[in-house]
Amino acid sequence: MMGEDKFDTSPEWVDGETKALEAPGDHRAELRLWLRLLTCSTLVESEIRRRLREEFDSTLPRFDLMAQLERAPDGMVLGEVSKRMMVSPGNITVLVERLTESGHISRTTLPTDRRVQVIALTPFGRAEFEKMAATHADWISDLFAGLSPKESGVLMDELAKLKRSVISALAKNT
Amino acid sequence: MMGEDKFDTSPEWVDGETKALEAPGDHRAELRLWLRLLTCSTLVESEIRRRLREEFDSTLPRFDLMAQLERAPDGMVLGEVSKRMMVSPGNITVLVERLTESGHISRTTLPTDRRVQVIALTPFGRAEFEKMAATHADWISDLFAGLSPKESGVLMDELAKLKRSVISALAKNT
DNA sequence: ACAATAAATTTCAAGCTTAAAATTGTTTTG
DNA sequence: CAAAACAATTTTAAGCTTGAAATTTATTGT
Repeated sequence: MMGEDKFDTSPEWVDGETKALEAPGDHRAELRLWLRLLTCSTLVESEIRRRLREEFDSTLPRFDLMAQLERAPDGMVLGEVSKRMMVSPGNITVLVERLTESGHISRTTLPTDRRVQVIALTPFGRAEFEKMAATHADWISDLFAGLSPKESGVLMDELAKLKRSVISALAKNT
Repeated sequence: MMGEDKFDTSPEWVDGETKALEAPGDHRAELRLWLRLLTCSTLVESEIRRRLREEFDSTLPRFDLMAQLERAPDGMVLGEVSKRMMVSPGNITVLVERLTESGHISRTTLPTDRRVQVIALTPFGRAEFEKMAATHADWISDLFAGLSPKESGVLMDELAKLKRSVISALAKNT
Protein backbone atom coordinates (compact mmCIF):
# COMPACT_ATOMS: atom_id res chain seq x y z
CA MET A 1 0.00 0.00 0.00
CA MET A 2 1.08 3.58 -0.29
CA GLY A 3 0.84 7.00 1.20
CA GLU A 4 3.78 6.41 3.43
CA ASP A 5 6.32 8.40 1.48
CA LYS A 6 7.76 9.94 4.58
CA PHE A 7 10.74 11.17 2.60
CA ASP A 8 8.64 12.57 -0.12
CA THR A 9 10.50 14.82 -2.47
CA SER A 10 7.41 15.66 -4.47
CA PRO A 11 6.39 19.17 -5.53
CA GLU A 12 5.73 21.99 -3.15
CA TRP A 13 1.95 21.83 -3.35
CA VAL A 14 2.06 18.90 -1.02
CA ASP A 15 2.39 21.05 2.02
CA GLY A 16 3.11 19.93 5.51
CA GLU A 17 -0.21 21.25 6.63
CA THR A 18 -2.29 18.80 4.69
CA LYS A 19 -0.18 15.85 5.65
CA ALA A 20 0.01 16.93 9.26
CA LEU A 21 -3.69 16.28 9.70
CA GLU A 22 -3.54 12.76 8.40
CA ALA A 23 -2.49 9.81 10.43
CA PRO A 24 -0.48 7.18 8.58
CA GLY A 25 -2.87 4.72 7.04
CA ASP A 26 -5.56 7.31 6.76
CA HIS A 27 -7.37 6.41 3.58
CA ARG A 28 -10.45 8.55 4.01
CA ALA A 29 -9.86 10.62 0.91
CA GLU A 30 -9.57 7.56 -1.31
CA LEU A 31 -12.61 6.00 0.28
CA ARG A 32 -14.69 9.10 -0.33
CA LEU A 33 -13.50 9.23 -3.91
CA TRP A 34 -14.40 5.59 -4.43
CA LEU A 35 -17.83 6.07 -2.89
CA ARG A 36 -18.51 9.05 -5.10
CA LEU A 37 -17.42 7.17 -8.20
CA LEU A 38 -19.62 4.25 -7.24
CA THR A 39 -22.57 6.52 -6.57
CA CYS A 40 -22.27 8.17 -9.97
CA SER A 41 -22.05 4.95 -11.85
CA THR A 42 -24.86 3.36 -9.85
CA LEU A 43 -27.14 6.32 -10.48
CA VAL A 44 -26.57 6.24 -14.20
CA GLU A 45 -26.62 2.48 -14.46
CA SER A 46 -29.88 1.95 -12.61
CA GLU A 47 -31.60 4.65 -14.62
CA ILE A 48 -30.43 3.09 -17.86
CA ARG A 49 -31.60 -0.32 -16.69
CA ARG A 50 -34.99 1.08 -15.79
CA ARG A 51 -35.45 2.80 -19.12
CA LEU A 52 -34.29 -0.20 -21.14
CA ARG A 53 -36.86 -2.29 -19.32
CA GLU A 54 -39.68 0.20 -19.62
CA GLU A 55 -39.15 1.38 -23.17
CA PHE A 56 -37.66 -1.67 -24.82
CA ASP A 57 -38.51 -4.51 -22.48
CA SER A 58 -34.81 -5.30 -22.50
CA THR A 59 -31.92 -5.37 -20.05
CA LEU A 60 -28.47 -3.84 -19.82
CA PRO A 61 -26.60 -7.14 -20.26
CA ARG A 62 -28.54 -7.83 -23.45
CA PHE A 63 -27.85 -4.35 -24.71
CA ASP A 64 -24.17 -4.64 -23.91
CA LEU A 65 -23.86 -7.97 -25.64
CA MET A 66 -25.51 -6.64 -28.77
CA ALA A 67 -23.29 -3.56 -28.61
CA GLN A 68 -20.25 -5.83 -28.73
CA LEU A 69 -21.63 -7.64 -31.74
CA GLU A 70 -22.56 -4.49 -33.62
CA ARG A 71 -18.94 -3.74 -34.41
CA ALA A 72 -18.22 -7.33 -35.41
CA PRO A 73 -20.07 -7.92 -38.66
CA ASP A 74 -18.57 -11.38 -38.97
CA GLY A 75 -19.52 -12.33 -35.46
CA MET A 76 -17.49 -12.99 -32.39
CA VAL A 77 -16.35 -16.01 -30.41
CA LEU A 78 -18.03 -16.48 -27.04
CA GLY A 79 -14.80 -16.27 -25.09
CA GLU A 80 -13.97 -12.98 -26.73
CA VAL A 81 -17.38 -11.57 -25.81
CA SER A 82 -16.88 -12.71 -22.25
CA LYS A 83 -13.51 -10.96 -22.02
CA ARG A 84 -14.73 -7.73 -23.56
CA MET A 85 -17.77 -7.55 -21.35
CA MET A 86 -15.69 -8.46 -18.30
CA VAL A 87 -18.19 -11.08 -17.18
CA SER A 88 -17.87 -14.80 -16.55
CA PRO A 89 -18.16 -17.27 -19.41
CA GLY A 90 -21.13 -18.97 -17.80
CA ASN A 91 -22.93 -15.69 -17.86
CA ILE A 92 -22.52 -15.37 -21.60
CA THR A 93 -24.03 -18.81 -22.12
CA VAL A 94 -27.34 -17.73 -20.55
CA LEU A 95 -27.49 -14.41 -22.36
CA VAL A 96 -26.76 -16.05 -25.68
CA GLU A 97 -29.50 -18.63 -25.12
CA ARG A 98 -32.11 -15.97 -24.59
CA LEU A 99 -30.98 -13.68 -27.37
CA THR A 100 -30.95 -16.63 -29.75
CA GLU A 101 -34.46 -17.64 -28.71
CA SER A 102 -35.70 -14.12 -29.32
CA GLY A 103 -34.08 -14.02 -32.74
CA HIS A 104 -31.66 -11.19 -32.05
CA ILE A 105 -28.50 -13.19 -32.60
CA SER A 106 -27.41 -16.29 -34.46
CA ARG A 107 -24.94 -18.86 -33.25
CA THR A 108 -22.73 -21.13 -35.30
CA THR A 109 -20.27 -23.81 -34.37
CA LEU A 110 -16.97 -23.21 -36.08
CA PRO A 111 -16.42 -26.11 -38.54
CA THR A 112 -12.68 -26.13 -38.00
CA ASP A 113 -12.96 -26.29 -34.21
CA ARG A 114 -16.16 -27.64 -32.83
CA ARG A 115 -15.48 -26.25 -29.36
CA VAL A 116 -15.88 -22.75 -30.67
CA GLN A 117 -19.21 -20.95 -30.93
CA VAL A 118 -19.50 -17.82 -33.05
CA ILE A 119 -22.39 -15.45 -32.48
CA ALA A 120 -23.54 -12.53 -34.61
CA LEU A 121 -26.44 -10.10 -34.81
CA THR A 122 -29.26 -11.16 -37.10
CA PRO A 123 -30.70 -8.45 -39.37
CA PHE A 124 -33.62 -8.24 -36.96
CA GLY A 125 -31.27 -8.00 -33.99
CA ARG A 126 -29.25 -5.31 -35.70
CA ALA A 127 -32.34 -3.26 -36.47
CA GLU A 128 -33.57 -3.57 -32.91
CA PHE A 129 -30.18 -2.69 -31.53
CA GLU A 130 -29.87 0.40 -33.66
CA LYS A 131 -33.16 1.70 -32.36
CA MET A 132 -32.08 1.09 -28.79
CA ALA A 133 -28.60 2.48 -29.29
CA ALA A 134 -29.84 5.80 -30.63
CA THR A 135 -32.21 6.26 -27.72
CA HIS A 136 -29.60 5.09 -25.27
CA ALA A 137 -27.18 7.71 -26.55
CA ASP A 138 -29.80 10.38 -25.98
CA TRP A 139 -30.33 9.18 -22.42
CA ILE A 140 -26.63 9.36 -21.63
CA SER A 141 -26.32 12.74 -23.27
CA ASP A 142 -29.19 13.89 -21.14
CA LEU A 143 -27.78 12.60 -17.89
CA PHE A 144 -24.38 14.13 -18.63
CA ALA A 145 -25.78 17.40 -19.94
CA GLY A 146 -24.68 19.35 -16.87
CA LEU A 147 -21.01 18.89 -17.78
CA SER A 148 -19.41 21.33 -20.21
CA PRO A 149 -17.21 19.83 -22.93
CA LYS A 150 -14.20 21.06 -21.00
CA GLU A 151 -15.36 19.40 -17.80
CA SER A 152 -16.07 16.20 -19.68
CA GLY A 153 -12.57 16.30 -21.01
CA VAL A 154 -11.05 16.74 -17.57
CA LEU A 155 -13.15 13.91 -16.18
CA MET A 156 -12.19 11.71 -19.10
CA ASP A 157 -8.51 12.33 -18.45
CA GLU A 158 -8.70 11.78 -14.71
CA LEU A 159 -10.62 8.56 -15.21
CA ALA A 160 -7.94 7.43 -17.62
CA LYS A 161 -5.38 7.93 -14.88
CA LEU A 162 -7.53 6.05 -12.43
CA LYS A 163 -7.98 3.20 -14.86
CA ARG A 164 -4.22 2.95 -15.30
CA SER A 165 -3.77 3.05 -11.54
CA VAL A 166 -6.24 0.24 -10.95
CA ILE A 167 -4.90 -1.93 -13.73
CA SER A 168 -1.35 -1.48 -12.56
CA ALA A 169 -2.33 -2.35 -8.98
CA LEU A 170 -4.12 -5.46 -10.20
CA ALA A 171 -1.10 -6.51 -12.21
CA LYS A 172 1.21 -6.18 -9.21
CA ASN A 173 -0.76 -8.48 -6.93
CA THR A 174 -0.07 -11.31 -9.32
CA MET B 1 -33.21 4.88 -35.60
CA MET B 2 -30.67 7.60 -35.65
CA GLY B 3 -29.29 9.10 -38.83
CA GLU B 4 -32.13 8.04 -41.03
CA ASP B 5 -33.94 11.35 -41.11
CA LYS B 6 -32.87 12.06 -44.62
CA PHE B 7 -36.04 13.89 -45.41
CA ASP B 8 -36.37 15.67 -42.15
CA THR B 9 -38.27 18.91 -42.59
CA SER B 10 -38.08 19.99 -38.97
CA PRO B 11 -36.96 23.54 -38.11
CA GLU B 12 -33.30 24.35 -38.14
CA TRP B 13 -32.94 24.57 -34.38
CA VAL B 14 -29.36 23.54 -34.63
CA ASP B 15 -27.18 26.54 -34.17
CA GLY B 16 -24.62 26.39 -36.90
CA GLU B 17 -21.92 27.88 -34.79
CA THR B 18 -21.81 25.60 -31.79
CA LYS B 19 -22.69 22.51 -33.69
CA ALA B 20 -20.49 23.21 -36.67
CA LEU B 21 -18.19 20.31 -35.92
CA GLU B 22 -20.77 17.91 -34.67
CA ALA B 23 -23.63 16.28 -36.44
CA PRO B 24 -26.88 16.75 -34.61
CA GLY B 25 -27.34 13.97 -32.13
CA ASP B 26 -23.67 13.16 -31.94
CA HIS B 27 -23.25 11.89 -28.41
CA ARG B 28 -20.02 10.00 -28.88
CA ALA B 29 -18.05 11.99 -26.34
CA GLU B 30 -20.62 11.41 -23.61
CA LEU B 31 -20.83 7.73 -24.47
CA ARG B 32 -17.09 7.30 -24.24
CA LEU B 33 -17.07 9.10 -20.92
CA TRP B 34 -19.83 6.88 -19.58
CA LEU B 35 -18.07 3.74 -20.74
CA ARG B 36 -14.85 4.81 -19.10
CA LEU B 37 -16.63 5.60 -15.86
CA LEU B 38 -18.33 2.24 -15.95
CA THR B 39 -15.10 0.43 -16.69
CA CYS B 40 -13.35 2.05 -13.74
CA SER B 41 -16.09 1.29 -11.31
CA THR B 42 -16.49 -2.27 -12.60
CA LEU B 43 -12.77 -2.94 -12.29
CA VAL B 44 -12.63 -1.73 -8.71
CA GLU B 45 -15.90 -3.31 -7.72
CA SER B 46 -15.16 -6.76 -8.99
CA GLU B 47 -11.74 -6.77 -7.37
CA ILE B 48 -13.25 -5.75 -4.05
CA ARG B 49 -15.91 -8.45 -4.36
CA ARG B 50 -13.26 -11.03 -5.10
CA ARG B 51 -11.10 -10.08 -2.13
CA LEU B 52 -14.04 -9.91 0.27
CA ARG B 53 -14.99 -13.40 -0.76
CA GLU B 54 -11.48 -14.83 -0.62
CA GLU B 55 -10.24 -13.16 2.52
CA PHE B 56 -13.40 -12.79 4.56
CA ASP B 57 -15.83 -15.18 2.95
CA SER B 58 -18.16 -12.22 2.66
CA THR B 59 -19.81 -10.15 -0.05
CA LEU B 60 -20.02 -6.49 -1.02
CA PRO B 61 -23.71 -6.10 -0.15
CA ARG B 62 -23.09 -7.50 3.33
CA PHE B 63 -20.12 -5.20 3.79
CA ASP B 64 -22.10 -2.19 2.60
CA LEU B 65 -24.97 -2.94 4.92
CA MET B 66 -22.67 -3.25 7.89
CA ALA B 67 -20.92 -0.04 6.85
CA GLN B 68 -24.24 1.76 7.05
CA LEU B 69 -24.87 0.38 10.51
CA GLU B 70 -21.43 1.21 11.82
CA ARG B 71 -22.25 4.90 11.98
CA ALA B 72 -25.62 4.28 13.58
CA PRO B 73 -24.90 3.02 17.09
CA ASP B 74 -28.59 3.00 17.92
CA GLY B 75 -29.49 1.07 14.82
CA MET B 76 -31.35 2.01 11.70
CA VAL B 77 -34.78 1.39 10.25
CA LEU B 78 -34.89 -0.98 7.27
CA GLY B 79 -36.39 1.63 4.94
CA GLU B 80 -33.60 4.03 5.76
CA VAL B 81 -30.98 1.39 5.01
CA SER B 82 -32.68 0.66 1.71
CA LYS B 83 -32.61 4.33 0.71
CA ARG B 84 -29.02 4.88 1.72
CA MET B 85 -27.82 1.80 -0.09
CA MET B 86 -29.92 2.67 -3.14
CA VAL B 87 -31.30 -0.85 -3.38
CA SER B 88 -34.83 -2.19 -3.29
CA PRO B 89 -36.53 -2.89 0.03
CA GLY B 90 -36.96 -6.56 -0.84
CA ASN B 91 -33.24 -6.80 -1.20
CA ILE B 92 -32.64 -5.59 2.33
CA THR B 93 -34.99 -8.24 3.69
CA VAL B 94 -32.80 -11.03 2.36
CA LEU B 95 -29.53 -9.47 3.47
CA VAL B 96 -30.87 -8.84 6.95
CA GLU B 97 -32.05 -12.44 7.25
CA ARG B 98 -28.60 -13.79 6.52
CA LEU B 99 -26.70 -11.29 8.64
CA THR B 100 -29.03 -12.02 11.52
CA GLU B 101 -28.52 -15.75 11.14
CA SER B 102 -24.76 -15.29 11.17
CA GLY B 103 -24.95 -13.14 14.28
CA HIS B 104 -23.59 -9.95 12.75
CA ILE B 105 -26.68 -7.86 13.31
CA SER B 106 -29.68 -7.79 15.61
CA ARG B 107 -33.20 -6.86 14.66
CA THR B 108 -35.94 -5.43 16.84
CA THR B 109 -39.51 -4.51 16.14
CA LEU B 110 -40.20 -0.96 17.27
CA PRO B 111 -42.69 -1.16 20.17
CA THR B 112 -44.38 2.08 19.19
CA ASP B 113 -44.91 1.03 15.57
CA ARG B 114 -44.93 -2.65 14.96
CA ARG B 115 -44.42 -2.21 11.20
CA VAL B 116 -40.93 -0.90 11.79
CA GLN B 117 -37.85 -3.07 12.10
CA VAL B 118 -34.67 -1.62 13.57
CA ILE B 119 -31.38 -3.35 12.90
CA ALA B 120 -28.01 -2.77 14.51
CA LEU B 121 -24.56 -4.30 14.57
CA THR B 122 -23.97 -6.80 17.36
CA PRO B 123 -20.65 -6.54 19.20
CA PHE B 124 -19.49 -9.52 17.15
CA GLY B 125 -20.68 -7.89 13.94
CA ARG B 126 -18.94 -4.65 14.83
CA ALA B 127 -15.68 -6.42 15.56
CA GLU B 128 -15.87 -8.35 12.28
CA PHE B 129 -16.74 -5.23 10.36
CA GLU B 130 -13.86 -3.26 11.80
CA LYS B 131 -11.42 -5.90 10.66
CA MET B 132 -12.89 -5.89 7.18
CA ALA B 133 -13.13 -2.13 6.97
CA ALA B 134 -9.48 -1.58 7.76
CA THR B 135 -8.39 -4.07 5.13
CA HIS B 136 -10.91 -2.71 2.65
CA ALA B 137 -9.51 0.79 3.08
CA ASP B 138 -6.05 -0.54 2.30
CA TRP B 139 -7.33 -2.21 -0.85
CA ILE B 140 -8.92 0.98 -2.11
CA SER B 141 -5.86 3.00 -1.25
CA ASP B 142 -3.82 0.50 -3.18
CA LEU B 143 -6.00 0.58 -6.26
CA PHE B 144 -6.07 4.38 -6.27
CA ALA B 145 -2.38 4.75 -5.49
CA GLY B 146 -1.56 5.95 -8.99
CA LEU B 147 -3.44 9.19 -8.44
CA SER B 148 -1.72 12.08 -6.73
CA PRO B 149 -3.69 13.95 -4.06
CA LYS B 150 -4.17 16.75 -6.55
CA GLU B 151 -5.52 14.42 -9.19
CA SER B 152 -7.81 12.81 -6.65
CA GLY B 153 -9.12 16.23 -5.80
CA VAL B 154 -9.82 17.08 -9.40
CA LEU B 155 -11.56 13.77 -9.95
CA MET B 156 -13.58 14.28 -6.79
CA ASP B 157 -14.74 17.69 -8.01
CA GLU B 158 -15.61 16.55 -11.50
CA LEU B 159 -17.55 13.59 -10.15
CA ALA B 160 -19.45 15.99 -7.92
CA LYS B 161 -20.48 17.92 -11.01
CA LEU B 162 -21.49 14.75 -12.76
CA LYS B 163 -23.51 13.64 -9.78
CA ARG B 164 -25.37 16.96 -9.77
CA SER B 165 -25.93 16.66 -13.50
CA VAL B 166 -27.40 13.18 -13.22
CA ILE B 167 -29.58 14.01 -10.25
CA SER B 168 -30.91 17.11 -11.93
CA ALA B 169 -31.67 15.18 -15.13
CA LEU B 170 -33.49 12.53 -13.10
CA ALA B 171 -35.51 15.17 -11.31
CA LYS B 172 -36.61 16.77 -14.57
CA ASN B 173 -38.05 13.61 -16.11
CA THR B 174 -40.62 13.54 -13.34
C1' DA C 1 -1.54 -43.73 -32.18
C1' DC C 2 -2.61 -42.30 -27.57
C1' DA C 3 -2.53 -40.70 -23.04
C1' DA C 4 -2.00 -36.33 -20.93
C1' DT C 5 -2.89 -31.69 -21.27
C1' DA C 6 -5.20 -27.64 -22.60
C1' DA C 7 -9.05 -24.82 -24.35
C1' DA C 8 -13.94 -23.44 -25.03
C1' DT C 9 -18.13 -23.80 -23.28
C1' DT C 10 -21.87 -25.44 -20.26
C1' DT C 11 -23.81 -26.82 -15.98
C1' DC C 12 -24.54 -26.19 -11.21
C1' DA C 13 -25.43 -24.18 -6.75
C1' DA C 14 -25.70 -20.19 -4.40
C1' DG C 15 -26.55 -15.56 -3.84
C1' DC C 16 -27.93 -10.85 -5.57
C1' DT C 17 -31.37 -7.79 -7.60
C1' DT C 18 -35.54 -5.92 -9.05
C1' DA C 19 -40.60 -4.64 -9.68
C1' DA C 20 -44.93 -5.80 -8.49
C1' DA C 21 -48.20 -7.90 -5.51
C1' DA C 22 -49.36 -9.15 -0.96
C1' DT C 23 -49.25 -8.59 4.01
C1' DT C 24 -49.39 -6.28 8.23
C1' DG C 25 -49.97 -2.36 10.92
C1' DT C 26 -51.07 2.71 11.50
C1' DT C 27 -53.35 6.99 10.61
C1' DT C 28 -56.79 9.88 8.71
C1' DT C 29 -61.33 11.06 7.64
C1' DG C 30 -66.20 10.89 6.95
C1' DC D 1 -65.85 4.28 15.03
C1' DA D 2 -65.23 2.27 10.58
C1' DA D 3 -63.43 2.65 6.02
C1' DA D 4 -60.12 4.26 3.30
C1' DA D 5 -55.62 5.65 2.64
C1' DC D 6 -51.05 5.14 3.66
C1' DA D 7 -46.54 3.03 5.26
C1' DA D 8 -43.13 -0.54 6.25
C1' DT D 9 -41.88 -4.79 5.12
C1' DT D 10 -42.08 -9.41 2.96
C1' DT D 11 -43.05 -12.46 -0.72
C1' DT D 12 -42.78 -13.82 -5.40
C1' DA D 13 -41.19 -14.57 -10.01
C1' DA D 14 -37.82 -13.69 -13.09
C1' DG D 15 -33.40 -12.70 -14.47
C1' DC D 16 -28.35 -11.71 -13.54
C1' DT D 17 -23.87 -13.16 -11.76
C1' DT D 18 -20.26 -15.81 -10.08
C1' DG D 19 -16.73 -19.63 -9.19
C1' DA D 20 -16.09 -24.21 -9.51
C1' DA D 21 -16.89 -28.59 -11.50
C1' DA D 22 -18.05 -31.04 -15.58
C1' DT D 23 -18.16 -31.74 -20.57
C1' DT D 24 -16.62 -31.72 -25.15
C1' DT D 25 -13.16 -31.15 -28.40
C1' DA D 26 -8.40 -30.26 -29.89
C1' DT D 27 -3.42 -30.45 -29.36
C1' DT D 28 0.92 -32.27 -27.80
C1' DG D 29 4.59 -35.21 -26.27
C1' DT D 30 6.01 -39.81 -26.46
